[in-house]
Amino acid sequence: MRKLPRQARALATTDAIRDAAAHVLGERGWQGLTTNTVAEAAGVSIGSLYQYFPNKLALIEAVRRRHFDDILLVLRNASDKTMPRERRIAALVEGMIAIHSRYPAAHHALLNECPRGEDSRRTHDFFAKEWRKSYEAVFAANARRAGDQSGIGASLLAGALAGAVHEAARRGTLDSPVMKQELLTMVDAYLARRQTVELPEPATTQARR
Amino acid sequence: MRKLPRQARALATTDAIRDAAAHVLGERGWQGLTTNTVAEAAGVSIGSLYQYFPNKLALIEAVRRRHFDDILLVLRNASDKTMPRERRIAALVEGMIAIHSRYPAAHHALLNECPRGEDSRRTHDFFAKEWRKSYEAVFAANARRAGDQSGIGASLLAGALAGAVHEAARRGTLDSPVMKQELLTMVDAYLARRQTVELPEPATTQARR
Amino acid sequence: MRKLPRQARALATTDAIRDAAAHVLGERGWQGLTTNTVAEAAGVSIGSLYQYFPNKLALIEAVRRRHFDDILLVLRNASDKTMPRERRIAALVEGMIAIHSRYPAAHHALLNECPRGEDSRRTHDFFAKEWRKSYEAVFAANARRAGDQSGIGASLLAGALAGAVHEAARRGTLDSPVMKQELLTMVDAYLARRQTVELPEPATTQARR
Amino acid sequence: MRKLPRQARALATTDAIRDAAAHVLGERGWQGLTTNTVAEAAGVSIGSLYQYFPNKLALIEAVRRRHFDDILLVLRNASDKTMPRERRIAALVEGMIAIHSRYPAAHHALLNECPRGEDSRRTHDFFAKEWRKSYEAVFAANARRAGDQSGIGASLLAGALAGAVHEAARRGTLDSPVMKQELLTMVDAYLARRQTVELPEPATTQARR
DNA sequence: GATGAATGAGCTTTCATTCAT
DNA sequence: CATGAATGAAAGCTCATTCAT
Repeated sequence: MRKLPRQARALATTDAIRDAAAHVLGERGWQGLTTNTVAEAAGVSIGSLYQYFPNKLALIEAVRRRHFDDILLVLRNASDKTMPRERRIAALVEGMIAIHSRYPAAHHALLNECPRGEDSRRTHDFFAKEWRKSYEAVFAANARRAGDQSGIGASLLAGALAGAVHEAARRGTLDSPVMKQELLTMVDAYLARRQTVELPEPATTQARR
Repeated sequence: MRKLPRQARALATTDAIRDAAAHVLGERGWQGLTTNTVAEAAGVSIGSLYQYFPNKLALIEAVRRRHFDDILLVLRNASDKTMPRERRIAALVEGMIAIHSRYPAAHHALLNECPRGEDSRRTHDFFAKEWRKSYEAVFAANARRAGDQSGIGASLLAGALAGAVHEAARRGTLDSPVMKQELLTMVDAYLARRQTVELPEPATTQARR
Repeated sequence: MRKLPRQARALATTDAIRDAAAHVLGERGWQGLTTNTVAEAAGVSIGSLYQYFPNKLALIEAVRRRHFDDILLVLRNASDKTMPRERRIAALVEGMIAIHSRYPAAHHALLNECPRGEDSRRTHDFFAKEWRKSYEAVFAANARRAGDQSGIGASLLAGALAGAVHEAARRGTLDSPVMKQELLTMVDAYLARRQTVELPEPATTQARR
Repeated sequence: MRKLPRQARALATTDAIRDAAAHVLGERGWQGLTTNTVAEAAGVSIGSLYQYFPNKLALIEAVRRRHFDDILLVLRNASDKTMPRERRIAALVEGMIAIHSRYPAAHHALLNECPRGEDSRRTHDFFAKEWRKSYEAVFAANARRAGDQSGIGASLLAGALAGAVHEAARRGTLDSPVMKQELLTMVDAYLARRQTVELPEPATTQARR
């Protein structure tokens, strides 16, 4: 951030800008997010926007941080050993559903469309590390089989859960109770497996060419 | 396609352009895919590109069609009842890994970043329908529990598998044998579950605000 | 107009752009009028041009409006019954000469070369109606023969006067006193005729083929 | 022309190309006339077109020559002293109407839109001279007043007639008998005037600004 | 602090023209 | 002679960013 807001008025301005950015991102995607659009949606001039955000990437960086915090909170709950296992898994699934219900498109755009600029790397890397650690904690707390040294189990869980939730958000079935049940089933089934599947003899299936 | 290639040399050109588009899409994403970049990567002039592809969208449309064909082929194998169940599941997982090993990031960008133009709707809608049907067939052929009238099980399977594979491609762990094992585990575990999980009493977990 | 100028400096910019457009149109015709040329001639950047004019057509639309206003003013004078007939006819001829002396070729290009965009239709249609009405008023006020229900007399007067003036502008003889005399003669002679000419028996003259 | 057609087949090709150019010019204007469009309309490849016409301008040059011939023929008739005066004037008006009835838009585009390239100057200049001489002959043969040393009378006649005819073509009233009558009236009235009009004392009419 | 006018690199796309086949 | 694939300069237009007011 180029300049720290010192007055309450300025703080309100930066909040308005960040909220407007999240809104525009959700409505129009990264393609349709232009600095002028955001400034207009926030009700400030483009000049004011640039007084607090040095460039376009810094804008979504602020949005990203908010989303990151939300996700980490959910993951923390999902590895909280003071709760029974089912409650933890439910917290994971329900938390993800809740987060993606708010600005479904914005969240999706944030993770999939928006480029990650050089100068915003640190923040992102920090979160990525936290995210990974949290997912590993979730895996460790809930899986019924041996450790996951490579982190592959955690990453699979993260990818599968995110993928299923995003797909559901796309189809508009995210708030269906059946979907919630199936998500719970999938997460629980994967984590509950004591042994991994035996790989059948190499099948000669392959993609074209 | 604006003009059909009639000479061998023109066919080579269109192929080179489509491959270059897939490559650039994978390397730089939709943002970084410019028509000039693609032309340069294909080793042809921008004019040649526009002789066969009416616009930027048509470019990725061609890439999309290729990926779609690949995926449908895999899904067809995965619901082929002449093979034993393990072989089918292995075909699904291995096929997906193979497809995403080629231009890992390209496939992800294709589905998540690229806008879908008016005129490319038909192709995409056709595929979306086929895709859904195929996944439903896969679910029906391999799940050990009752039917999936709403299609939610199939969509969850599709989303979870794609999400996990994409995440692995991002982390570069897609060709790890452990990853393949875990994918098999996840898919098999989800499909093998006879009953769905009981939802614990409403937990009061929620995202901020 | 895409954006209304709010500061004095912006108003000067839009004026400069419109004048430059008229100038370039006169010098190079519609073919040679490029947005960059106009911006350069106006001494502003291409971006500034597009801040006030949404596209190339809007540019000449602004020029057109100015010319239209000028012409309507002249026509109004030419049907002002408080002046004697000679004065009215002189007003018509002198007014047309004055208008076409400013950007001689621009006016011609405006009416003959420039395409008329969808969104500029309304303005043009409005003017076309006014123009027709005004010419009919001029004809009614100055012709020495019966009414012109079909409007053909008025349209002939309009076409002939414009044609002669444009041709003179092209040859550079528009400011010659003889030209003014001849224009007065032509207009007066046509309007003064009490009866129309008898058509001789069908001559068998024809163009080739 | 780059290469002279030596075989009958090649002559047919050049004719087809020129006719196609005239047709496209009439249908789509100079803007819409592209070399590929013309080649396609003529049913030949773009390569063949360029074998006979060195560039785009040479294409319309050929069309222009045809139109020029038509016009000169009409003007020649209009100054043919073996016919009575009314017949000559009728020949002028009827001939002009006939020419402009054929490809009205093409003719208009030819004279007003198409740029005159450096290398096509000679042909055009030759015609312009002939055209002027012919109009002067028409004026001399039909005007009832003293000579027109400056050529201004002839040029006014040319401009006024062309302007009125073009305006009529635009309005679609070119084939109306009333229009023919009015054209005859206008031409005859102008040429019949023995003395020019007296200019009233300078009126203070002026265009805006 | 706030404004919005001004900037210009860079994008997508067209089309006159060349040349290998 | 005929073909059409290939070329690339140049056009219209966008939008992140700066800076005078």
